[in-house]
Amino acid sequence: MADSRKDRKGAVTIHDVARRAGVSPMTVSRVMNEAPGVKDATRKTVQDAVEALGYAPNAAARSLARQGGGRIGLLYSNPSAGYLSEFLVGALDGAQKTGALLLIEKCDPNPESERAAVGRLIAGGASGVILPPPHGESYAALSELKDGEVAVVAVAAGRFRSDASAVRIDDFAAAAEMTRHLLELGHRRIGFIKGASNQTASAERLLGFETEMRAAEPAATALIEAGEFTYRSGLEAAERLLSARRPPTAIFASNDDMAAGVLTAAHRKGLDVPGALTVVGFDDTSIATAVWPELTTVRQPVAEMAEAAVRILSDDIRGRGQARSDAPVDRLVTHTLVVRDSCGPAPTAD
Amino acid sequence: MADSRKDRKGAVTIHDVARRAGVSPMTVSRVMNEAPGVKDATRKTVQDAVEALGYAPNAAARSLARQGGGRIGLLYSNPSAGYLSEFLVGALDGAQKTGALLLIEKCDPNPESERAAVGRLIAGGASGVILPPPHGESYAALSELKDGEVAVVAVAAGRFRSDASAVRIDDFAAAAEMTRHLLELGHRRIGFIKGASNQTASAERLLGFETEMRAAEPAATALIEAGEFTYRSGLEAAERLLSARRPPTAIFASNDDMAAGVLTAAHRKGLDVPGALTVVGFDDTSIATAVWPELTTVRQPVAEMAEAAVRILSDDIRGRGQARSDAPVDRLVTHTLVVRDSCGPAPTAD
DNA sequence: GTCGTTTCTGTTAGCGGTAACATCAAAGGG
DNA sequence: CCCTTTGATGTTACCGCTAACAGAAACGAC
Repeated sequence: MADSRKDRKGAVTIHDVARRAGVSPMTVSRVMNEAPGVKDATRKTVQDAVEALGYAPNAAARSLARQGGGRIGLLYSNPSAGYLSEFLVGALDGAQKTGALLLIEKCDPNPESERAAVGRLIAGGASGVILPPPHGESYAALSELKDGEVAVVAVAAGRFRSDASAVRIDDFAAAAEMTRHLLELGHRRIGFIKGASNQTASAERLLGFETEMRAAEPAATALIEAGEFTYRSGLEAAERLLSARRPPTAIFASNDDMAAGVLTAAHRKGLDVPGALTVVGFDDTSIATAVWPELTTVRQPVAEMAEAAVRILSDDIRGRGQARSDAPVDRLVTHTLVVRDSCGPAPTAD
Repeated sequence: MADSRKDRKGAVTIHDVARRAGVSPMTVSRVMNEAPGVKDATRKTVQDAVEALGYAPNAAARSLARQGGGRIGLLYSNPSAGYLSEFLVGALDGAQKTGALLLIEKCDPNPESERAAVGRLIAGGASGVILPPPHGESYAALSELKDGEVAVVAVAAGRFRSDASAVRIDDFAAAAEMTRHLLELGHRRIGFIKGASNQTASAERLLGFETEMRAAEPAATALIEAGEFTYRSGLEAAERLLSARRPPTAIFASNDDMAAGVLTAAHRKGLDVPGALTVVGFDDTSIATAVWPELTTVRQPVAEMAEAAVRILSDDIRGRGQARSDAPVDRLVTHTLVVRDSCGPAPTAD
């Protein structure tokens, strides 16, 4: 019973593991970092010891020993509600696992502010920076970062660019998939609300929608309105759409905030959702389940993406010196169509 | 010319500062930590050097040297959208400054899950845990934590309890203030939507509202409905309120999500906000500005509160051993009434 | 003037890891 | 059979900072 006694300080160190496994701390370190040159048998022994003791490397010590081996900056402004929290959770998780230190810095979505924030990040010693939307496509941020010789990962940017790594979903395919879903429900007049024009993801989503609509059989009609990714722009676009002579039976908004706006517009008009109007969003942010009825939407694994971004940078930073990692990574992660209560079959009354 | 040479690694260390100030690193450390026993003149010299070099302590090293100077756990479930991100940002900031390590752990808002999550936190070596709402009032979490001899800070719990420190605003006063604002706008029939009954903050807010209403001059009528802090419950409560024979001219929802629901209900009824109905919320989460019109609400400095929570724990953990800190802290932070577009004078038509 | 005291400042050691090099055994090569 | 070569591990030193203690002035008091 006096076995797994680790009492007070939850501090299981690498030495404890080493002792139990009968190896040196260095070997344990190697195993933890998946370094090559450890015999399989030894690796196994160590892993067992790690598990038995519930060892988790001390991020602070690791970061210290690795010589600033990873200070990763994270620029954020005010992406649609709930996005950031999930993003942070993922990033934090990744940071913990890779032993990187996260520096987070807020900025407004304008070049001036971005430049300043990037400056602070660099001053803080960041050797890599993560750019969640919409900064991943900001020239100001990108160029400033390039000057600083800092590795960059853009998250959820619609298209891949050669000067930064990317973690994203296939916006085109996702939008197409959603459109197909609507078509399968029988909708033939479908409204689409575009996203902000400064993000390539908007264009990709529109393209996915249009492509699928054109391929629809029997033919379907697309009604396209502009939007800005905000609740209000969604509401207004929906009002335009719904006051048309022949309004759509379904509206596909390029993000959840706008879809929430559509919901409000529908309610205002006394339209039942999903009875009289189907509404779908994109992103699966928390507003998707905060509103009623809950939104059918496309889920981006935000946390996972953030974690991936941290990993990419962490690896890149560590690998520095050898193969000057000139080749940016383009990691595509899988999205999911989440069907909730806001969509239904097209009303039969034609 | 070989002067301010700090080149490549943006790494200004405590030694650099020490050299420039002509003192030992230890003295610099003391200055940075506001430790007593440093001559004013010396302190000044050091501070100048710090400024000149742009020195910022290395969090990793600090945390390491302080001996696990703090592994702080953070339990989160799914508080209303946007709350968590702001909270995390604050907590992260605090962690950075105090050199604490943040362990975050997700759970569902039920005893089972809370207990498990707390367990993981303790296993991870947390010596203090932060409980954002609604966990700050969960018996399961609190008792589990107590058994583990872990310091606890409950954030935004409505009332202070003797077994945990607290960081919160004065919900009573804030609600009273908001009510006064509505009264001053001339409203005399005011609807109030209560928050979830498992949080004492709900009761405090109600109390603040009622107290002020009773004191109103000329007399005012309060119409109170139950709510659950969710969008949907707000929408439903508002529908009950607005379909009354004599509906209120203003509705005060206990949080922003519910206020957003009220907005939808109003739109659905064709009521202009704020022309025909004034709607106000509470918390100033991101949904407050995502909807339209933007909500008048009470701002809680969430980030600041999270940072304070980290600080309290960090101090407590460091101070361990000497004065066994048996006395929990009760830190009240100041809220602000944020007036936006969703409120206006009472309609004159009586 | 000598000896506490008090007040400031410097030294030493070590937090938990890891880079870089040293070591040592087994494997080939001539 | 000796000498590389290779692969698997152990050693040493140090990352940047801070406890804990040691030392050095400054100041009275006797």
